[in-house]
Amino acid sequence: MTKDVICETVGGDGCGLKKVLDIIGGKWKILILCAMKNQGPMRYGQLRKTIVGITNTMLAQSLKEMNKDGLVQRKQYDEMPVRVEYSLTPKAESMVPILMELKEWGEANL
Amino acid sequence: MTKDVICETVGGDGCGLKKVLDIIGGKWKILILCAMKNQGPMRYGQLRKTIVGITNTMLAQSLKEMNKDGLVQRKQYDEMPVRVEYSLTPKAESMVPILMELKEWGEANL
DNA sequence: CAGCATCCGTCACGATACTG
DNA sequence: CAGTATCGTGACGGATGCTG
Repeated sequence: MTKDVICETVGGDGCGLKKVLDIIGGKWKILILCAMKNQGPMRYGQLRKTIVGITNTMLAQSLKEMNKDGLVQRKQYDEMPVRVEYSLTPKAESMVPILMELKEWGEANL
Repeated sequence: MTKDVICETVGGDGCGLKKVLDIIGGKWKILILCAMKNQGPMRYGQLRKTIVGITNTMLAQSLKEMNKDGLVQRKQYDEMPVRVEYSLTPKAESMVPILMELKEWGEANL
């Protein structure tokens, strides 16, 4: 008997919506998500070139947080020089369709 | 031939997803959305009591912006004392199901 | 009752330089 | 190449008091 509500406890931190907004919020995370969704696994420098305007600080920090949140997987190849590839986890992939809907809603309504 | 992408131009402001996140972003707007979705039209003071922790500044500011963005309708009754009721617009209502999906995703995955 | 004005603190974000 | 370290700034949010 699921009630037709978004947040049962308004203001509570248990709200799933707040959690989601927390992990994809901020200025850059959805852009990183977009980039990797479009282009598949990407290297650090590739991401920096693709996402116009992002700095080392923000890219590194965002990737680290998204990795911790289980959205991004980091794979390091100990070659010379070092190569690191970032890719979306299945969890992140499963969120993308919903974000697509939101995107389409935004384009239709804003 | 819609491509399976979220943002065509990564970093561009034209992205519908960014627009949506802009109008429901911040600390309080989704909570306001939640409150009104759950309880229907609400008065100012009612909102302030329901949304634990919100201040006059933030509530008034958020409502004004959401009204400008077409998410919230303001109806003023010139009684004594003044009574004002806020309600969700059809546009906002149409966004709610998508937010519900995100919420459920968050609860299942976070 | 339903707000607005003002002041202030904090933190996300940015710029720059440097390292394994 | 793939980051870290440090410092600076501005916008967002909070506290308080006042008004139609």
